[in-house]
Amino acid sequence: MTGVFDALAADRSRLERAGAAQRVAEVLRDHITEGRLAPGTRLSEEALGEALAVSRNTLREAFRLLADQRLVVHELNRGVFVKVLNPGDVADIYTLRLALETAGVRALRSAASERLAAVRAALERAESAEALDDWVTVGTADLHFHQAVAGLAGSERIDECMAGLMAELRLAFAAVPSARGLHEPFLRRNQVLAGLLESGEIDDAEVELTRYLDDARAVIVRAMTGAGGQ
Amino acid sequence: MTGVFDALAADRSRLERAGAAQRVAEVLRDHITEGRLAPGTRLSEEALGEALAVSRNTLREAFRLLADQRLVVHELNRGVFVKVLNPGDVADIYTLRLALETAGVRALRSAASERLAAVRAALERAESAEALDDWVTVGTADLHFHQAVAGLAGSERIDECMAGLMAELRLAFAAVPSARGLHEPFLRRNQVLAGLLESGEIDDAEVELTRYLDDARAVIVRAMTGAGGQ
DNA sequence: GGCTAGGGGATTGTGGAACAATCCGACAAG
DNA sequence: CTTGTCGGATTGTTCCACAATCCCCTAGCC
Repeated sequence: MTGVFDALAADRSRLERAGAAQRVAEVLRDHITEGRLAPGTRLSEEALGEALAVSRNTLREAFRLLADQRLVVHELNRGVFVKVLNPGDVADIYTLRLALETAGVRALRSAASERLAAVRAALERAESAEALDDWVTVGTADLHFHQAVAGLAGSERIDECMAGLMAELRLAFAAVPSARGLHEPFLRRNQVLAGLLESGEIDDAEVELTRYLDDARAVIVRAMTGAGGQ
Repeated sequence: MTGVFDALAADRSRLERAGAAQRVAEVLRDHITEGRLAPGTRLSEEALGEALAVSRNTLREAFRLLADQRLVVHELNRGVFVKVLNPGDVADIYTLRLALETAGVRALRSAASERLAAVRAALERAESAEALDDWVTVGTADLHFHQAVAGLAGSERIDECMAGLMAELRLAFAAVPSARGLHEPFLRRNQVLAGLLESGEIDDAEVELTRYLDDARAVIVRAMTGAGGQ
């Protein structure tokens, strides 16, 4: 049944052209996660439709996609708004993050070797960005690092779930003034975590991961309530 | 800040009137999870729009909602189809289930008491349905039981994630001929698990849960490949 | 003065029709 | 048997119309 075309079949996803709704959703997602659309902004169907040159129907389909990624909230008869994260949301996100990343750590022994390589690769991207003082890129690499940790579980659904969580977290990052103060303290701890994983110390890695996420949550919540928190 | 209206606020979701798209999605979801729409069925926009008396616009919005719950798959220019679960999907679902339910067990000490009560309540619903030989209801209660276990974590996102997973699992259940053979062996193990939780034996509960899910996955995969496997 | 009630304007929710884009199956040609 | 091509059918997208709903503002009342 399976033949020499398996390598091609793996790239099948790249072949699927994106519909207009999907492309619109991607554009909006980028604008939101990069902070160009402030949380709370109302996304008017008419204004956006004109700006992006798509019809209201298509735009509404894009809104559905974004709503399921939790980047916007849809209020009946009022419209869609860029999601406003409150400290409770951040705590909730970190609860789920802990569950998913822990699952990755625990699956370490049965994980494919390239999965572990992805963890190291993300860490190195973060380090080289740090050398260039590019703290936004450090933040991106940090998210990729943790996605790779969860990815050790080798589950499509976990990967997708983490990707959504990370996009949502960017909303919180955008609200924090100093990207450096947010990421620098955790870079070294990423290195520690990667080391524990590569030497197979699962239990220690799990303990470190738990503390790590607890601390990170506290930092973000403090930054949110300190600055523009409601 | 919080006052005497908390109980009312909890019912807020029931108050939000549902748009037509949402109602259509619910109808379709019920038909799919109860097996009345066989996996692989193509959902024609024209035929369904006429049957449900809604426009194509509304129907397409409903399809987006279902696609994000993974109950249907949307293929560009080909339409939407009722999801066909393969054994790989089932394994993937159980990987994520293990992560979420484990998170619930581990949060047992800090869980609100009503969360643990929900676990017991679901178990009792399963037992009374068993006494009536109503194995479909037993299956529903079984899903609720495990949702309640994950719910111990007290995370909105985990709850929502589990709810989606359970709906997807029903697709697999629908493909298994004997509901009794599927659920009966696991009823007693649910009782064991609930006992461990109520007596606070977290580590033992986690071990039992891991074995439980591993066995359940194996049973379903065997049933799928044995009967109507692709 | 502050609160309630109601009206006007704007926006969303839904339906419907039209056309373009795409896919699939059938048939023909090599 | 494979490859090219055509035609029907379905989806993708746009545009328009109208009802439903919400928000703000004003008027009136206590």
